[in-house]
Parts: sequence; structure tokens; C-alpha cells
Amino acid sequence: MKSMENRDIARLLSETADLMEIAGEDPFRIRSYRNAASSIESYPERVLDILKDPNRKVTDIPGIGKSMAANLQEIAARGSFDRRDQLLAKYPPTALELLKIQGLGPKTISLLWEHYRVSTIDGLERLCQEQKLRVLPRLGAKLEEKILRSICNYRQRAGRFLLNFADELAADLSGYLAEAPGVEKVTPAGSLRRGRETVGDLDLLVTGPSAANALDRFVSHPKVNEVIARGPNKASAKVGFQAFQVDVRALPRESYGAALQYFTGSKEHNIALRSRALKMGYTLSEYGLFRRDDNIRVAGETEEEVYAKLGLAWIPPELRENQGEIEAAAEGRLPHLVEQRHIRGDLHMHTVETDGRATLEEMAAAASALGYEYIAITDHSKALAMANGLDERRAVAFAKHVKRLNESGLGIHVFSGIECDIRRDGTMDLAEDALAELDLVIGSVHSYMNLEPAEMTDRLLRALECPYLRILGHPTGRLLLVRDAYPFDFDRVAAEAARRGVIFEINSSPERLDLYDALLRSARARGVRFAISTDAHHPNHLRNIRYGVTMARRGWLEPADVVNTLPLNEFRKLIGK
DNA sequence: GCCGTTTTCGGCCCGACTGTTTTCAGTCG
Repeated sequence: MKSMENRDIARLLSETADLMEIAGEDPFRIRSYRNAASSIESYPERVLDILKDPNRKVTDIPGIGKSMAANLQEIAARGSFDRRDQLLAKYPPTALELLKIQGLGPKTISLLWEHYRVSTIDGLERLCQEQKLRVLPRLGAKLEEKILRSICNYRQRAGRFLLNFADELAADLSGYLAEAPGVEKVTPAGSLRRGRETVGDLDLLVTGPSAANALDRFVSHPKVNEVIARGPNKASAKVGFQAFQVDVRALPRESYGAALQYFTGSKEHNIALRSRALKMGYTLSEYGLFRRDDNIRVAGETEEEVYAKLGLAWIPPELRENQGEIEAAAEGRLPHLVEQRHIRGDLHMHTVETDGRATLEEMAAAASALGYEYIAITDHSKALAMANGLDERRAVAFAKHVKRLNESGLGIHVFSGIECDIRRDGTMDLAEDALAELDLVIGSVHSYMNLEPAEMTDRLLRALECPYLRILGHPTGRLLLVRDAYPFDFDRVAAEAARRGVIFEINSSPERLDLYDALLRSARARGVRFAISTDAHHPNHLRNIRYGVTMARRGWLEPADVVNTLPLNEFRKLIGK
């Protein structure tokens, strides 16, 4: 099998788990498949290599027993395994896509397949329009409406991908293309370079004496499925099973900067830039900046010279949204944006005490390796029973435990924290005397997210009244490509947070990226300060901090706006611990 | 299907909402 990485194996197992759910199999057996998938996905070594080595056993990987080992052997040999094949003979693979429709689960999918042999989104949509769900047991008119709305949402999101997915693929492909002879530079452009939360397709720009060699190499990449176009200077293809569209463009060196500028966008930024060029007697295109009267190229090799000739400082890609950045660049007042190297600590992470996958010590060691001075361990509170959240007794014991750990010295300062649920009425999930024992209280909403805006606003304002609340976690509650932010009066809550000194979190998890550009600028204008945190549930997640930093930059934030750029002593002073 | 100072079966995160129900199954987080 070509290029069967751990994540590909994990995908086969988790798809099988989905099919088993549709088939109505034993929930615990299904969970075993999911556990095995997630264990393999985050396993540091290639499972395929372990399988090949007679001295190693895959059953040493947690969650892998005898049966799963046999499945893995089959996957290694032929790319699939018996149980999966059997299920795929029973249900078409398109049924898996139906699981992504909110409100539709495995039981209903199975029912629809048995009754109508329908397994596609289009088919489902027709059934709802023809009111054919309501004749089945337990299904009704409301569900038809709900599914039609969900399909609409799903279609809006389809074809977009999370930032980290695009970022990792871009890094992978860039390294691969750079190995072609005569290729000097490969740079991702487009919304990925601007750091948008989701990315529709990927533009890779290539230059060098034989840049076109990169196109040949690209179309023969093992993950390239379908080549859409292939000319002398550009190739487009769908990559991976997700069919993510990637365009590779080979460019001459003299117009590389202009092309990078052009393909980075945004469209609005480029329109404003081109009209500025016209006013100054130039014309700007992806080929360069030209004088209008004699068509002589005056810039194009680098972005810096293009911007400079237009009387502008170089504008960081994260700001290129035509939101005032061109005026700021013209007047020499672009912000000095926060960078990853400014971050000295991570203030939101989970451990095995609740739903994390590593111990406090493992998280601390990983944070030390990143060069941090401090971290806060912030496990869930008891309202999240499914995550085994901490009650008052466990929270206080934890605070004492951390105090002792710091005295013995871990090489990094640990703050005892909690991610305390904000209840429906805005009160905290834990009593105040327990919260008082902890160094850092994050308050987060995890339930009742469909309140009326006024009620949600009151709930958050009430939460801010808690004297121990330091940080409001993932303030809008959105899950990218899954769930929209809950509506509330953001500006009012931000003003109150600023008044009370409550910090807003920038949650770096690629599934959230909450807060984001417009809200960051609005909150900052009201005097709010921010913490860029990862919400890590595994040591590997600590590296997601870069996505939070990207969001902060898109929100025009400078180091002084971000509390975890402070050295340990100053941060301690800030929180009084 | 995995795991185990409960070694070979029994336990495995669980509560809340929704809609169609008249006592609860399905879905979500």
C-alpha cells in the first residue's frame, strides 16, 4: 500500500466504527474501534513500521488488542479488512456522509436505508421535501424541517477545511515540491497565508530556474487523485480522500513578489491596492507593478518592493482584509503584531484528571520543551460529568497538590486552575470558597447554547460578577464547520469584562479559533486584554498555539494586549498569585 | 473489542434535550 500513514489507518478504523453504529452493533465494541483509531492517530511511530518489525508488537499500543492487531495486519497487507468490507457490502460509503447532518444519527440513517434505499444527501433532501420521513415510526414533520436546515448548513460548509488541515498539507507539499531540481522557493498563498480560520483551496507558488519541474512532481504525488488542469505554468488537482483542491503555479523570479501579493489577497485588499496604484500612475497585476505611461516594470520580485513603490510599509498577510491596513501602512502606524516567540506560558489545558490524554507532569514537560516559563492546568468542573469534571473537594485537593509540586520544582511554574462551567443562570459550577483556592479560574459555557440573545447576555454578565473569574474561555462557543457562535451582545459583555479586568481567551484549538478578528478588534477597542491558550488535551496540542497567535494577529493585537506574553513575575502580579 | 493486584468475565463517561411519545428512543456534547 502506498503511503499508509497512521492517520489513514485511523480513518479506516473510525469509518468502520461509523458503519457499525449504522448497523446497530454493540456500543462498547464500537468505542473500541474509536479508541484504537485515536490512539493510532496520535501514536509517535508509524504503525506500519511496527507491524513489519518481528521484534515489535502492535498490542503494546494502548487500545490495540488481539483482534485489532489482526485488522491492522490486514490493512497493511491489502488496505482494508474483513469487517469493514462486510459493512461496506451492506451499506454504501455515502451513508457515512449522512452522519455529518446535524440531527440525523445512525439509527435514522439505517431506517432510511432499509425503507427507501436512500444513502445520499440529495436523496435525503428529496425525502424531506416530499414529506416521506413523517410516515416512518418516530419521525415527524419537525425532523423533516430540521434536516432540511441542516443540509443547508452542511452545504455551506462543504468544501472548506480547518486551518490546521490546510497548514499541515501545505507544509507537506511544500517540502515535497522543493525537492524538484531547479526549484528554489515554494510559498503557500491565499487564505492560508492570511491565516483565515477555514480554507477553501490551497495556492502554492513556486519559483526557481526550472520552477516548472515542480508541476511534474506535484501531479505524481501519491495523494493526488484527480488532476483537473495541467498547463506549462499551472497544475490543479484534488488531493487526498477529502478532495482538497490544490493549485501549483510556477513563476519567473521577477514577478514572484507580485504574484505572491496577488494570490495572497484578500480580493478586497487587492482591489484597494490596485486603485491606489492607478492613482499613483501605476498598474498592478500578478505580473508586477508597471508605470502606466511606458509600461516599464518598477517592482515585482518581492512583495516588499511592490508595497514600497506604492508608498506603503510591507503589510503582514494576516491584516490584508481592507480593514484599514492600507491607510495604516501609508501613515506608518501598522501595529507591531504579537508573535509566537512572545508567548511565555499556556493558560488552558486538560489532563487525565478529566478528559485529557496525558498527566500533569507530561503536559509540564511538553510545555518546558517549548521554552515556556509557566502553564496553568485547567481541568473541567463537575457539570461536565461526561468528562469526569472536578467537584469542590477534588478542586481544592488539586490546588494543594500543585502547591507542593511547585515547592519541589518542576522546572516550570504550574498554576492550579480550572475551566469552570458557567451554568444556565450565569452562576459558577463550583462554590466560591473552592474557586478561591485555585490560582486561575477560566469560566466557559458548555451547555444551553441556544438561549435567546438577551438571556445569554445576562448569563455572561452574571458570570463576570464572580470575583474569582479571571478568564472567559472560548467566548462565542463556535465550533468551526460544525456550530455557529451563540448570539449575544458581545460589545456589552466586552465592556463589562474590561471594567472588571476579566481577560478574554483566544482559544487556539483549530476546531474553535475563538475569538476571531472582528470581535478581537472590537473587544480591544473597549479595553479588554487577552490570553492566547491552546485548550490542549494532549501534549501535541500545545503546538496549536501558533493558530491562536495567528488569530491575535488578524485582530491587530500587540504583545501588550496579550497577558501570557508577560514574564512569570509580572503575570503573577497581574493575577495576584 | 479492550482491559485487568477483581486474571478470563464483567465493566466500559453520562446527563439533558427534542420530538413524538403516553413512557421513551435518538441525538448531542
